[in-house]
Amino acid sequence: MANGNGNEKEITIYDIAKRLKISPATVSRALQDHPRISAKTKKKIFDLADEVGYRRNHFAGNLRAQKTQTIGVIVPRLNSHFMSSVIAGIELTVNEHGYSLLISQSSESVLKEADSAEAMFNSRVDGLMASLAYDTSTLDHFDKFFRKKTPVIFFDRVMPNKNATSILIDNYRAAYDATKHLIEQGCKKILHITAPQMQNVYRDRLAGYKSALEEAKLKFREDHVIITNLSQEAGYEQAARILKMKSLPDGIFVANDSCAIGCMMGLMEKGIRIPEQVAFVGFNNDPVSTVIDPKLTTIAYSGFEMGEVAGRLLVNHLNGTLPINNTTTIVLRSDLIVRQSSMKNQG
Amino acid sequence: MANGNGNEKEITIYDIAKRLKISPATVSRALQDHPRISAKTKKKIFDLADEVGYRRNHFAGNLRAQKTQTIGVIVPRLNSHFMSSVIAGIELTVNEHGYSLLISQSSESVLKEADSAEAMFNSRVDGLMASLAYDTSTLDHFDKFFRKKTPVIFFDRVMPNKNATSILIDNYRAAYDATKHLIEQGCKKILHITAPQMQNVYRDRLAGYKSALEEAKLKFREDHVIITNLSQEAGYEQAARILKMKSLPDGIFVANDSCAIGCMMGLMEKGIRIPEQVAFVGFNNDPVSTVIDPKLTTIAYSGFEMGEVAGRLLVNHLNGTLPINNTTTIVLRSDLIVRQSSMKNQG
DNA sequence: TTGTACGCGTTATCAT
DNA sequence: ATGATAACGCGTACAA
Repeated sequence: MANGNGNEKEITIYDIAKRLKISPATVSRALQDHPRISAKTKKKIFDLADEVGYRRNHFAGNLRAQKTQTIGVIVPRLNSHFMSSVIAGIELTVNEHGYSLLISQSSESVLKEADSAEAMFNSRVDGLMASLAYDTSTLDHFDKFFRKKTPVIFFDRVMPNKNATSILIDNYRAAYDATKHLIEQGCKKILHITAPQMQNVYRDRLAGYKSALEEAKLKFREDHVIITNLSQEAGYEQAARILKMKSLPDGIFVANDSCAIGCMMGLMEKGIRIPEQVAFVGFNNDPVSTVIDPKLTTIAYSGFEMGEVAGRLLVNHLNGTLPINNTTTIVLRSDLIVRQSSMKNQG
Repeated sequence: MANGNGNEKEITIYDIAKRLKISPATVSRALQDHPRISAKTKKKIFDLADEVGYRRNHFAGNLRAQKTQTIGVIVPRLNSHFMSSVIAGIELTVNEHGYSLLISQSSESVLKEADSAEAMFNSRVDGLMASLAYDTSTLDHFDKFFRKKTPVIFFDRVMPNKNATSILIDNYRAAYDATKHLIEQGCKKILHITAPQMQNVYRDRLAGYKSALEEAKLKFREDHVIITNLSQEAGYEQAARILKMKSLPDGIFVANDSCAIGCMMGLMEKGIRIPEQVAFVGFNNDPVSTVIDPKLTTIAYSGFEMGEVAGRLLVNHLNGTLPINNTTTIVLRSDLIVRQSSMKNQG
């Protein structure tokens, strides 16, 4: 008996038309504020629609229009401050233009990413935004979208390609600044903890790190680069490994804040003093970076802004304002935020 | 020219029917694995469907079925660890049953909550889940759903009602345990920092706090209860106010972790020693509770589990497995996790 | 300014 | 086991 179905019948434009003894077409046009409908007819229609609680059936409309008014978003994971911010930015922007969001996470796996892409394709999203998983090495699973000329936008973790616009920050520069800052604090042996080198963001950060070292005539060493999954736990575990090194590093540049914090905690538990013995710089300006003591120096960039930019861009593609084949790369700003964890001088 | 529309035409069951010289009805049935279609016809149909890249048009199907296969979720805010976990749990569960999620946040405002509810109603979600904003005091804005017999489930921040199932933890008990723990550590003057008392969770936590005090013959005082928005900043600001009290409290029970942490940081900056001078207990077991030094004692409960339970329940309502009028209240478990911030004895 | 009539893609009913 | 057809609700080209 009582299943999930409603009991009150839905009102359609036919019902309204019948009650007003006019045609459904007129009702449809009035509801869209079509110019060629007389003001009084419109008023009659709007009033009755209100009264009987008419609501448009998006499905019928979308079926007709061959559009879904839905945008797909695929992210590596939802539960980071950065990603929530991006999504908030996207949501705000696209909602203003009548789009809804279909969100899914790849959990850093290219397989799930492909699955999600497939699912989104099948739900016929009007556009797609994605930030790539650690192990994504080709964009083949997005080919369907490209072929169908469905606009796609990559953000943060991107990959060079002709088919989609990319939005990111200058990771090379940011990493260079971060490393240089450590050098200026007097660090001579600087480690870099990062993720597998599949993604631009981690490759560029490594490159920036190398470049700062070279500039300071510090020799780059492969065994100073540690590859992890950048989780807080991973950072904690690496601390143990670092403590076993013959000589301790005096600076560590970590490719994200939570991992940096895990590592700091691991070292501090064993009595290492930060920053006096080991100075730290992280990446992302996650809120926890101010909770840890000493507060973490980091690279700040706005996820919210990135989401807004991505949203606006996609909406413009969907509008027709921005031709779909007009793809480009957009670089947003990022800043080094200096906090105690890296200030050797004052401690 | 190049707008958002695809260029390859979509394949429909008509196309398949035509190419196979059979009727669309047969194709439709085969695709649904209808028993009365011969195995070889099915095979032919599946093969061709694969070959030409047929994909079902959900909109047409939904229009026909008068269902959307979509579930709405309204939360106060997305960017907390707890809420991300709940959503992850919901998503996982309902996706298995073919439902998508429409997510929106109220930003702790009943107005936006009502707007979101309206929007979800208009997108005809098959079911709704919500956790209420700070200032929500009636469920009037959900009446449309109740009247239409669309299943609704409230979680965590709920409100007694006959129309929807509620899922929550025993906040009274948890708060009682938290406060009692502080008392056992020797605290005599215990503050409670919480949110406006509109929501069950905060009322119950206050009640549990009172009850533990009474049991220990500690007098409850109105001015020991501080109402804030529970943000980290609010906690930080309250630290300043607390420092101005004639006599410092020796224990503080805060209704969430981020606020507790803000307050701890504010006090520690001014040289207060935690837990020796002031012991702390928070709520939620947010990851930051282990980053702060000393680590924060807190109440742990699983957002993921809550999401799973809510998802399963809603799916059952939609199945028809669980009658829609069969509403109830489900209480999940929570635990006190003791960490340094509250351990007066050992420090 | 308004009405007629058809199509969007699917599925359920009734027939064969 | 399969086919013909109506219906879901809306928007629009074409008429009037």
